[in-house]
Amino acid sequence: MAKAGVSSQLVREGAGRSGATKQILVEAAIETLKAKGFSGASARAIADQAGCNQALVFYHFGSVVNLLLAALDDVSNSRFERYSTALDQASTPTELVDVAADIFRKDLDAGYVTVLVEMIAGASSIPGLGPEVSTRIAPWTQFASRAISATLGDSGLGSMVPASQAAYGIVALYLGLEMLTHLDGDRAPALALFDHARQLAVLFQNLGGSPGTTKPKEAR
Amino acid sequence: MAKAGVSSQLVREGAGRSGATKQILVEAAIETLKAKGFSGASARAIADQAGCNQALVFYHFGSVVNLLLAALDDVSNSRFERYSTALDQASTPTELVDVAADIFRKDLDAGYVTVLVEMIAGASSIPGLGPEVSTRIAPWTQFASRAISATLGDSGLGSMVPASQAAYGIVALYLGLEMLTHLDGDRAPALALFDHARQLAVLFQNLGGSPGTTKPKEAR
DNA sequence: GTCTATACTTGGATAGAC
DNA sequence: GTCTATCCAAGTATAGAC
Repeated sequence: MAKAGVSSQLVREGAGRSGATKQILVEAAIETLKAKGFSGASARAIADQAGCNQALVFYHFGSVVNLLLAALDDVSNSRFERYSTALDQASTPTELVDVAADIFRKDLDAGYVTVLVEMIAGASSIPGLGPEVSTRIAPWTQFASRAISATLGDSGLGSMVPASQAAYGIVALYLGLEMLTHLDGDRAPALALFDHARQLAVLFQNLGGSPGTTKPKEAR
Repeated sequence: MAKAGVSSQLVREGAGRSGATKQILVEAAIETLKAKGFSGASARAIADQAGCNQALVFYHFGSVVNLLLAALDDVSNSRFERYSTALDQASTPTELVDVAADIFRKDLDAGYVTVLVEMIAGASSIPGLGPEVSTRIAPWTQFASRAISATLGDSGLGSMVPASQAAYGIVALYLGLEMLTHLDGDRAPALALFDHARQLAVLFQNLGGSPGTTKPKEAR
């Protein structure tokens, strides 16, 4: 919009100011995916959201799909970072559920998981997109697997259901809850599920789920 | 393609023959949604799949979205019918998991859930589509709720987690597993989860989950 | 790097012949 | 009911001015 004046100089700043059009486009792509879905995320719609020109999408990313993948990368990275620090605070199943519920609620409101869902669903439409998306989803499952192992890997349940497979289910549940929540615009049912999951976690701990390493704090 | 010869007469047959172009278009829409996703399900693509003309989409359904909704209706009805008969065979949690796993595997291979997923994800793109899709998803949750109530509604777990909320989670999991399976083209992880769910169901029954009404057959 | 302009393609939808 | 032909809107992508 406002001309830079500084001729042909790269302006590198962390946030807000112009110059980092690439990042602005990525953020606009995220917003557009959230608001209009995959098939609504055209170069024109994204550029409109970004407040810049449609041609810049192709200049910076080569194609719309590449921009969308960059958006997925951005979301994945930022979420992954956040999750990792949050995980360090959880050592018992109950704490894990608490942390997961807290993260889920914030992600739900922020619409981050919508980006994943739309990209996964949209992958059917474009040849070759599937593997690209799959690669970017993998860290989520791995993270969930680590989290599960860390909190109840040594318990009886952990030996029955391998962490990696439980993680697969958790990620699936995460995606499915996002879909339903987004569809109905009502996050209450999903959040209620986390309340019950917490109750079950408490029950599980009290039943002597993990007697060896960590003493359950919430025991009867 | 081959002209009917019978002038201006409605040919009503259950399957296969021409005349019921509407139904052919519906089935083509389902196939196209499965193969190319929501944003790939254009009037031209569907008509191509149906082997008929693109204008017929608008003649019979008025718009592409209406056809897609008709396709969703078709899938929902046929699945709902199938599930209802299958449910009658299950009275214990273990049997429920068995039935659910069997249904899920067949649906997965047939790609029926893909239609739901694509329509839910695509609902973001088109104003007003969300509620329409939501209405057609509701029976699935209701069905799951009934199934859960019927098998473990009277158990201790049933009193902890209301059936309607558990059903919400099950449907979400169902959708999420479909997404991941479809994305990776590998149904093994999802099927493995059902194996573990069955183990847990057996364990649950043996722990005296539902001692009152139905005697667990698989008890130690 | 960013804009305007434009070429090209695809898709939704309608009109009219058969 | 089905087809051809067509219009129009929207999308991808590129060329070239600034």
